[in-house]
Amino acid sequence: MAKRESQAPGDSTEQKIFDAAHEVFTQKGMDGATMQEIADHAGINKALLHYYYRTKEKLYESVARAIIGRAIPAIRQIIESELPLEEKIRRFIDAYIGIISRNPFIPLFIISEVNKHPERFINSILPSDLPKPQFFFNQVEAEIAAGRIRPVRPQHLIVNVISMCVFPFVGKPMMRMLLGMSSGEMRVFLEERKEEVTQFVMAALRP
Amino acid sequence: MAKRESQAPGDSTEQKIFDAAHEVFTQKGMDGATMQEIADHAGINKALLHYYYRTKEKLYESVARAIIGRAIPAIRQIIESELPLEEKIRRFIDAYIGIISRNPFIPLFIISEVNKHPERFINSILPSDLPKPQFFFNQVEAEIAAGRIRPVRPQHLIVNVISMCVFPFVGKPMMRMLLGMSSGEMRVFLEERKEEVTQFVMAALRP
DNA sequence: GTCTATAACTCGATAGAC
DNA sequence: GTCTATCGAGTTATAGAC
Repeated sequence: MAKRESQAPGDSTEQKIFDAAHEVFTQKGMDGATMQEIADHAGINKALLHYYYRTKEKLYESVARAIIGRAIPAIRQIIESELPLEEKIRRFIDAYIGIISRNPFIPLFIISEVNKHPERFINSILPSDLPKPQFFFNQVEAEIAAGRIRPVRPQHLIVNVISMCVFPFVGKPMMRMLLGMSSGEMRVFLEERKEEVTQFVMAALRP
Repeated sequence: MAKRESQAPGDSTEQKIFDAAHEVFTQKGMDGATMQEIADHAGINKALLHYYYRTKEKLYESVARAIIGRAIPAIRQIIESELPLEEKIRRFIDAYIGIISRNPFIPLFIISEVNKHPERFINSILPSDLPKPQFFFNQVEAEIAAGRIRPVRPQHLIVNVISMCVFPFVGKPMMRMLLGMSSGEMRVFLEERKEEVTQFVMAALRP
C-alpha cells in the first residue's frame, strides 16, 4: 500500500480504523462484531468506515489477510530452513509459542474463519506461497533411516508439534478450568511449555 | 425432562426444533445462526421456536448444555478410573478421538462458546461435577518416583495428550492445506492418529 | 475527510386467528 | 399447537451538509 507510506504511520484515520477492526474482529469474529463498535473503538464516526473500506466484508478481509500474511511466513521460514532437525524443532516450538503468546486471539480467529468460510479463505485471503513441508518430511525420513530418531510418520509428527503449541492457547479457558489455574498461573504454565513441549518431543523421538 | 418421555422420541416438534438447532448452532455458532434458518431446518414455522424455547438464548443454552453434558462424563470416566497409567492413556486417546470423529463440530463449538462468553458458560451451561484430574496427577507422580516413566509435569502431559487429540479436528481445514490432503485422505489420517498419538506419548514417557 | 441523518434491511419476538 | 402477519430494535450502508 503506497498510500500508507505518505503519512505518519499509526495515526492516519485509515490506520486507526484498521487497528480498531483488528482488535474487535479477532475478539468477536466477523458475525459478532458490529461496525458501530469498531467505529467507537477507533474514536471516529461509523460512516468513515464505509468511506475507507466500503463494506464490512472488505474491512474484514483486509484484517484477515494481514493476520494470515503475518502468520504464515514465520512458520514457513523455520519449516523450510536448512537447520538440523532437532534444532529446527526447537526453534519452531519456541517461535510458535512466542508468537501466539503475543497474539493470543489469532489462532482461534483463523480457525473460525477457515471453518466458516473455506472458499472465501482460500480464494481471497490465503496467499499463494504456502509453506512446503516436503523438505521437512525428507529430513525426518533421513534421520529415521540413519537410526538417529525413532520411526515416526512425519505428517503426524508435525501435526503433533503444532497441536501442542497452539491448542493450549485456543482452549485456554477450558484448560484453566480443568487444571484449576488462576490467570497468572496459566500465563506461567504457557510460558513453561516452550521448554516442556521441546523436551517431550525430543524424548518421543529417541531411537 | 419428563415431558419428552410421554411421546414418540425423535419426531415431536420440540425434538425436531432441538435437533435442527443442534445442527445449525454447532456449525454457525450463536451469532452466525438465525432462528429462521433453524425453523427451515426443522421444517416448521419460526414462531414455534419461541413457543417451545421462548428466546434464541434459551434455545442455544439448551443445546450447549446437552453437548457439554454428553462430552464431560466420557472424559471424566476415564481420567478418574483406577486403570494403570499406560492403559488409561491408551483408552483416553482412543475414546477421545473416537468421540470427536463422530462429532467433528463439537470441539470448536465449545471452544468458541467458552471464549466468547466465559461467564454464561460457567454459570448456566457447565455442570457442577467437573473431572478431577488430581488422581491422574498422583498416578503420574507415582510412576515417575518408581522410575517407570521419564519425569514429566503431569499438567503438561495431560495438556499434551488433549492437544494432540483435539487440535487436528479443530484445525482440520488448515491441516489439510498444510499437508495437501484430500478429504478422504484426511479421514484416514485422523483415524491413524489413535495409534500414532498413543505410540508418540508412550515413547515420550520411556525412562 | 468528517459528520449527521436516515434509508433499507434483517432478525428476534409477539399478537392473534385457526 | 401451529400458522400468518407484523412490530420494534439493531445493523449495514448511503445521502448530503460542512
